[in-house]
Amino acid sequence: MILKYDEVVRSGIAKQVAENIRSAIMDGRLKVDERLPSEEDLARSFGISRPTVREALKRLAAQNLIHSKRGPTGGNFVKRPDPEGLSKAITGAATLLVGVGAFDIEEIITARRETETICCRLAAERPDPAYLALMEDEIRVQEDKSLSDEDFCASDVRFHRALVDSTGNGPLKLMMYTVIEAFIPITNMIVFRVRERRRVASLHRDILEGIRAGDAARAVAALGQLLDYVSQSYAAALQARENRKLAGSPEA
Amino acid sequence: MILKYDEVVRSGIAKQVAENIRSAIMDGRLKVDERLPSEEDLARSFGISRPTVREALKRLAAQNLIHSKRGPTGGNFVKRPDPEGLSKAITGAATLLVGVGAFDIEEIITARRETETICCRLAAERPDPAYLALMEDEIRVQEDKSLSDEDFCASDVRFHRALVDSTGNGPLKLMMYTVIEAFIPITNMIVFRVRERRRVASLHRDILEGIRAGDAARAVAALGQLLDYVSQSYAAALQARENRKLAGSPEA
DNA sequence: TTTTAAATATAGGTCTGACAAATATCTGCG
DNA sequence: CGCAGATATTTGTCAGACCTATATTTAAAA
Repeated sequence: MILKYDEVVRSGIAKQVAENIRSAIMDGRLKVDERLPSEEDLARSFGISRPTVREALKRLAAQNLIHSKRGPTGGNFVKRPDPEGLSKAITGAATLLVGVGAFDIEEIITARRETETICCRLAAERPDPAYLALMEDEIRVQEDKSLSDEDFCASDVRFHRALVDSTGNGPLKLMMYTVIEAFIPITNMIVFRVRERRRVASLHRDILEGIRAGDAARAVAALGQLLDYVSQSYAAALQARENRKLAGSPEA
Repeated sequence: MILKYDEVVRSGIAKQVAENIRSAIMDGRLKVDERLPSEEDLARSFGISRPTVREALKRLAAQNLIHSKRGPTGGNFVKRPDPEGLSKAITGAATLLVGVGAFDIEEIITARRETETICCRLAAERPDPAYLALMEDEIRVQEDKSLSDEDFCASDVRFHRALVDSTGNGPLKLMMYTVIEAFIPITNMIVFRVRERRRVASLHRDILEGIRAGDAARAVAALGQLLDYVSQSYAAALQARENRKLAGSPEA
């Protein structure tokens, strides 16, 4: 008997059942791809109703821990953890955090500077033609003057994603998804109005060529310039807003 | 009417409702702390049953997007996103990934080296007495010879967490939780058998004193030595296993 | 004999309707 | 005026039923 019913207080049963199963997965009592007992069996063995069991299972499904399949060979199965799904989840949550103003923009820029510097260095150590080509493609996209602001930002994100991927370091990539999917868009959102695309694209090219040449210092320097420019743009945007405020209510 | 019923195909209704509400939260149509319609109202307006609505809501609750309260003033409320909850979620998922062997240990050590180096540098720029004291405490704990292996590892994690927190950079802290809660434990798990505690504690002290003195180079150097040591210990552990294998089946 | 099509059994997906439990608010009595 | 109890609202749980997808088995047809 893998799952046990541990004397539950009379509130949040579904939550507790979910936690019970979750811990079974986490400490390996339930292995990847293993099938859980059917919902009815679970209900019986926990002494609760099937809808309640289902609520618990849905919680786990929402956390990407299990997935379900119908039919005779169906059931609820322990899902193989995948970095892709995790990064999606992180992205969404981090985006919300950013959206609610949990972080200062300057703070975000600092984090970008430090972490992307790492990526440049690692990428330059062992340049991978495949990712170099990806970055090249995006730079070309960014040089297209007819591009919408939205598409330009999207290409910017893809460029930096390629940069991160080219490090070939799985754990680092996992961490960097937050930067790529949440922090880069927010910095773009704020500064893209005042930003000169040619400048950005040209700095992207400097980064690329630095990496291609195995010249980490050059890539890092270009990245530094890029983020300096972003930071200045942000300061300028703040200043402009301040000026509008002063001009808007001088006679008050 | 905030939530609309968008012509749904006949499968995965709960999932789609969850996605509908989720997007309403993500793009701000539902604000933080705002109350959702009662479950019955939701069921009516989506044209589905209440249990199905509840499954959807549970999915969202599992993602920390909403929380519920009973009673007349109760209901389901949009939850304020908190870094704490997010880091918990990341931690769990990353731990699973590590557990399933998704990452190479050397890769993890590299990621630790690069990212924790950042933390040392930022921490040394503006040393914060509060966090210095925390690190000092943990080093003292680690010098206690009667400590269990488990407690030593736990203290190790707390030391590195204090190091990260002392950078004062919110976005960076968010990213580093993965390292702290998932990567550090796994590296510890693998090498703690061959590891000399005195050596580790002493390197921790070097890091601390480097930061205290505002001497980033010294802290970074000590961190490097620490991770070199971890890496060597890992190699030694691998070698030992290899030897056992050879000794175990020589006549085969 | 092989292939195809229909029946069947299994397990998740959804619905209806009900009661339990928590809790803010209202009501009436001291 | 203050407090205890009734009340209403909303989530939490339950029971049992039916629908739907799908693998397997069985039977018919080529």
